[in-house]
Order: sequence, then structure tokens, then C-alpha cells
Amino acid sequence: MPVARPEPSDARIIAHVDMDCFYAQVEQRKRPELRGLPTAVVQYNSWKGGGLIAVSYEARKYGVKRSMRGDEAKDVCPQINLVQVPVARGKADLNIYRNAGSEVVSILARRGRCERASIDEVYLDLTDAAETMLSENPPEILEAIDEEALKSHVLGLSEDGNDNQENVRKWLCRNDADHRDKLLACGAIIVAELRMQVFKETEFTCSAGIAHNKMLAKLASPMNKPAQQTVVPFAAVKGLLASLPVKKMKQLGGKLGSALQSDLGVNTVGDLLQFSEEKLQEHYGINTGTWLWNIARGISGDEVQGRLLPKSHGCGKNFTGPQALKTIASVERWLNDLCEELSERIQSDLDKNKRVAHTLTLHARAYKTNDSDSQKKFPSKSCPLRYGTAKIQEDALKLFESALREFLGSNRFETQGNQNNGWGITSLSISASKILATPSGTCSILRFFHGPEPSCSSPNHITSETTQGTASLSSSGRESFPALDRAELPKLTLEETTNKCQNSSSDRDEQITEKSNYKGTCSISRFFRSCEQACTGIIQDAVPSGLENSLGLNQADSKKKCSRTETGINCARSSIDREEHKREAWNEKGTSSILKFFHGRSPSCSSSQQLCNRMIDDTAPLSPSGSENCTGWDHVRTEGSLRIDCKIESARPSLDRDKQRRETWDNFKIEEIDPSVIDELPPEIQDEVRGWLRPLKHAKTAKKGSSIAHYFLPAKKT
DNA sequence: ACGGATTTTACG
DNA sequence: TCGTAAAAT
Repeated sequence: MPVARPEPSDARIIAHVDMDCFYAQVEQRKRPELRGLPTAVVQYNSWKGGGLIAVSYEARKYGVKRSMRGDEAKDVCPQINLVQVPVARGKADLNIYRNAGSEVVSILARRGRCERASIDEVYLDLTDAAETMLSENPPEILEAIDEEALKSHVLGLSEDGNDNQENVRKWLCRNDADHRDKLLACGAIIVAELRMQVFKETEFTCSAGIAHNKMLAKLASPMNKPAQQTVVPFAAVKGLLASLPVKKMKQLGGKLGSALQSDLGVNTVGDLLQFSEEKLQEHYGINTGTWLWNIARGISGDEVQGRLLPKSHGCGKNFTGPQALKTIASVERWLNDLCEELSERIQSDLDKNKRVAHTLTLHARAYKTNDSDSQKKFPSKSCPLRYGTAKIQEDALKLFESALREFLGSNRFETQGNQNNGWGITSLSISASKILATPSGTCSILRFFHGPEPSCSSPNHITSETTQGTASLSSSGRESFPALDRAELPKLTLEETTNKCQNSSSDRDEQITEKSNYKGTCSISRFFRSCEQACTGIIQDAVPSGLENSLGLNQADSKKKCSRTETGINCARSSIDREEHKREAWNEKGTSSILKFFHGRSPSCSSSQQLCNRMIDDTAPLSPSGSENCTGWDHVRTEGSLRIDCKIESARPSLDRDKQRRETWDNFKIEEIDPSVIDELPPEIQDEVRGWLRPLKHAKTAKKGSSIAHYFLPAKKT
């Protein structure tokens, strides 16, 4: 990865929060009798007691280590409690840990931009919160500072005294401190509060590093575990890195770190200082070279991405030694189980977060006996992802068969036979990626036209992308927006929404036909109506009440285009005022040609039902002719939790039904849209529209696909 | 430039 | 180890 990013000129306050032996804590919370006792989490108990994946601090005292087998742990600590990872469908099931991780994220995201770095780690950008505290409530005027903050470790501050907390208090409250150090002090106080809140609400302890960038925060977080935090003042950076083994740095734990040692004799990060940027670039390329030069100096501009949800979901299983799978039938059985789990997880992501995965990928490992190139790797394969367990299973099996054919090469395999030509599968995994906040993203478009939609809310989850950004980001860096309670906003009924939608477009009907780019105009216009209606349809099915969902741009996207302060503006989109102000501002532009796109409306265009049919689950495979009938909204679906019934459509009066039925996504020519028109859209919806278009784009390259529909079709054998 | 496939890195 | 993930190549 190593790519150097310019460091922002103003000091940032970044925290890295890492849960202490997370899986062990989850199990101890579940079984409180294990609290305080040596405990470890193991998976697969059968062989030598299973492998340890998390070890409580009580157990570590006895020398129990991660990556020991359960039996070894018993040897060094006979009283240890070994808890098994839950098993479902014959494999480890990590869902309880994922869910516990989400609990934590939802708390840690409250004070600033938050990035979920792994199941149990987050990065926080607390710059704004720290600036605010410094200007309004600086530590020096606080009569009482939380004990938790006083227990901070401050690198460079001696800890040999009897009263370390008093030293820390003095450091936190120093009046003569560098501005950067004062901000760090505020950051430390905020992080201490957050960690206490995590403990209060989840019973989990965590540790944290507070520094001026992600790299340093990540280095610091494990320095004082468990349940403590470490601050890295600017002045301590040089000393910290000077003697730090390169292998300790993120990204240098593997081959690159080894290469530094063998190529240049670099053992510590400090050793890197001797080499010029050019020298490092000669050895490791331009990007990595610059990156190395920077990290040697503690410089890293890498930003905290506003992302609370994983970018992909996957599951897999190894089949070691004699367990290797040797028949298609056994592969199919396991694949079905894996697909079932994956399907549940992406469906849950859709339900909770309104996100849709677009790509299904299969990976496997295999061996081949008596073959010239028995080394050959089993290829990975991917295809568009269709929702519904059966479809995922079907597609995954096709991917597997296709990959196996390639793997075996000239050796043909017997498709149905129980024999094989000496192959064995030692691991199988499938994953869902290219996850876009699509239906919910559409809501931002809806909202752009209609104002905030209370019905856009998602049932429970805080873990959606944009929600948290609204809490503390601000345009000036001073003010902060309290989370907006969407539930208090007037709620539009479905009919109102639909009518509003129609009115807003029909009011402008007359103007549509002018201009040479009529095609594009019509196309994008229909497209947006589809988005709106799809959104409405999905919303309709949304679970009642609940917290507001995140809609709109995710922070990462908006960040790309905005400076830090600007980001505050663009992310503070739960403010109605701002939303409306911007909508007006954009409309006032008037001259924008794209405006015209929205002024016209062809009544027969678009169907949310079809959109949803395509996107969500029951898409029928494309017949070879590519002209299979599209079922339309009268198609009744029986599976999938996201049902869209006919209410929307029946709420649209007076449309000729046959006309409607003919309108399908096959009629929607995505390629008619001139991509440049996106630039004319209001900035807050541009990325979402691109998100819609981008993955669809590749449908163009598909064999005969001139239609969006192709994108949602099953893998076609090559 | 881009997307699919592969590799590298990290962590409970 | 195994099962996940992210990101670089």
C-alpha cells in the first residue's frame, strides 16, 4: 500500500482504539462467571484442543499465547477456561463478535469521524472535538479531570514518580504548552470519556493511542494494555521511532520489512533516516520510497475514512489434509452452506443498512496430484451478485466449476462423477463485495428534491455511513450539530410522497423536449424518477420507527473533494436548513443544463418495482436471447425480507398499466447518459449517482448487454 | 482508466 | 491455526 499522503498543515488529533482480547471479552460478557478468570477462545476443538484466537489478560499471566493449541494452554495454565467459537453450518461463526464490534463502533463514532479498521479497532479523527474543547472548555479550567484521563500514559513524560496521575494532570493542563500538545490533551480527555462510555454501555474495555496521525496512534494503542491509553506528543515522536523495530510498523510486518533489513540493514525505523528519499525510491519504487521516507519521520497524512461498515463480507472454510474435498458433490454441499451464511449476512446488511452488494467472488485452494504443474493456483472467479440464497448457491457453483475446469486444464473433469483426476480442494471461500449504499443512497436524491424524509430511516443501525458524521462535524470547526431526531420530522405518507414526486415533475413538463441531448435528458430523467420511486418502495418496507439512518454521501466520498472545514459543511446534511438552502442554491443556478433534465417527465418512464426486482432478489436469469420477459411489479415475490408490494404503483393514478408493464429496466439505456452531466448535479448526490452508474457501466462490455438488466444476470460460462 | 485476479498484510 | 478483512499489485 505504502503510498505517501501529504500531511495536512494543521495538526490533527487522531485516536486508534483497540479492544482488549476482544473475543475473550465477548465470551466473558456472555458468561459472567468467566470474568476475571483465565479464559481463551478456541476454534475447532478436535485437534489438540483447537487453536487459540483470543486470550484474556488473566490467562496471559500464565504464559498462554495466542496461536497456542488448546492443549498447550492447558499445560501452562491448567485452570484455563477454553470457550469455543460458535459453530454454524459446520464452520466457525463470528457473527457474535461482529455484532459486538458494531456496538462499540456506534459509541466511538459519537465524537468525530470514525473508521472501522477491523472487527475490533477503529480510528477516530477528533480534531474538531478537540479544537472545540480547547476553545470552550480547556483542561486548565477544569477543576476535575476524569481519572481515566489521568491514567493516560504520555510518551516522554517520566513515570517513575509516586504520583504519576499528578504529573499527567499537569501535562494535560499545562498552560504554556504547544497548541498541538494542548489539542492532544483535549483528545486524551475525549478518548477517556469515550472509553468509559464504551465500558458503561457494553462492559468491554479497550485501549487507545492518541497522536497526530493514524500511524502514530496505531503504534501507541497497544503500548499500555489492557484498558489504558497512550498519548504521543509531537516531541516524543523521534524518540519513539528511533529504536522501534521496523517490523512493528504497520505495513512493515511482512516482506517489505524483511527487505528493508536485508537490503539496507535497516533494523529500526530510526535507521531509515539515513537514507535519502531517492535512495528509498530506487529500492522500493516511487510510492513506497516516499512513504518510507515519511514514516521514518513520523509523517503520515493518511486520513480517517468515515466508514463504519465493512466493505465486503466473506466466509470460508479450510479442509486440511485428509479432509480435502474430492467430489463436486461435497464441494457443492459446503458451498451451499457458505452461500447460505453469506446470503444471510448480505441480506442483513441490506435490511439494516440499505446496502447492496454487487459482486460475488469465489476463492479456493486446491492441489493436484500426478500433474506436470501441480503447483498451479486455483483461480478466483467473480460474477454479478444476485440476491437470494438459491441464486447465490447456483452462481457460486458455476464459478467453482468454471475455475476447476481452468485449474485442471487439459485434464478434463467428470462433472457429475464421484471420481476425480487427483484434485482436492483444501479451502473454499466466497465473498460479496462492491457494496453500495444504493437504495439508501437514492434517498439522498429523494431528499434533495423533497426535503428530509423521515421514512428514510433505517430500523436500528447506527452503523450506517453518514449518521455519525453529522454529529460533530461542523463548518467552522466550532459549532457541532446535535444528532437530529428524524422521528420528529413530519412524516410524509406514501401517497403524499408519490404525489409530490409527480407534481414536482409534472409542473415542469412542458420544457422537456428541447435540445439535442434529448436522449440523455430523457434517460437521466427517467433514471432519477426510478431512483426516487425505488427509494420510496424500499422505504415503505422499512422497519418502523427507530433511529435515523444515514442517507446521503458517505464521509469518505465527500472528503475526497473537501478540505477539512468544507467537509463539515457537506457532511452536516441532517440539518434541514442546510439541505434546503443547498437545494435552493442549486436550483438558482438555473442555467445548468441539467436542470432541464428534471423539468420534464414522460409518464411511462421507470418503475421502482422493476428496479427493486432487479436489485434485490428474484431476478430471473437472462435467457440466451437476452429478451426474457421482465416480470414487472405485478410479479409476486415470496422470498427475501425486502418485499415491495404494489402500493406504490397503485398509488400512482391514471397510468396505463400496459404501458407500465412494458417499461422495464431493459428499456433503460444507461449508456445514453452522458457521464459529464453528473458534474452538473448537486455535489451531494454526484457520488451516489456515480455509484449507481459505475458498476452498471460494465454491463456495457458484457456480450450483448446494452441494458442494465445484464448486470444483474447470472454468470455466464466462458 | 479500469476491473478482475492475485498477493500481501494484519489480527482475534 | 483458521476465518476474515483491507489494500496493493
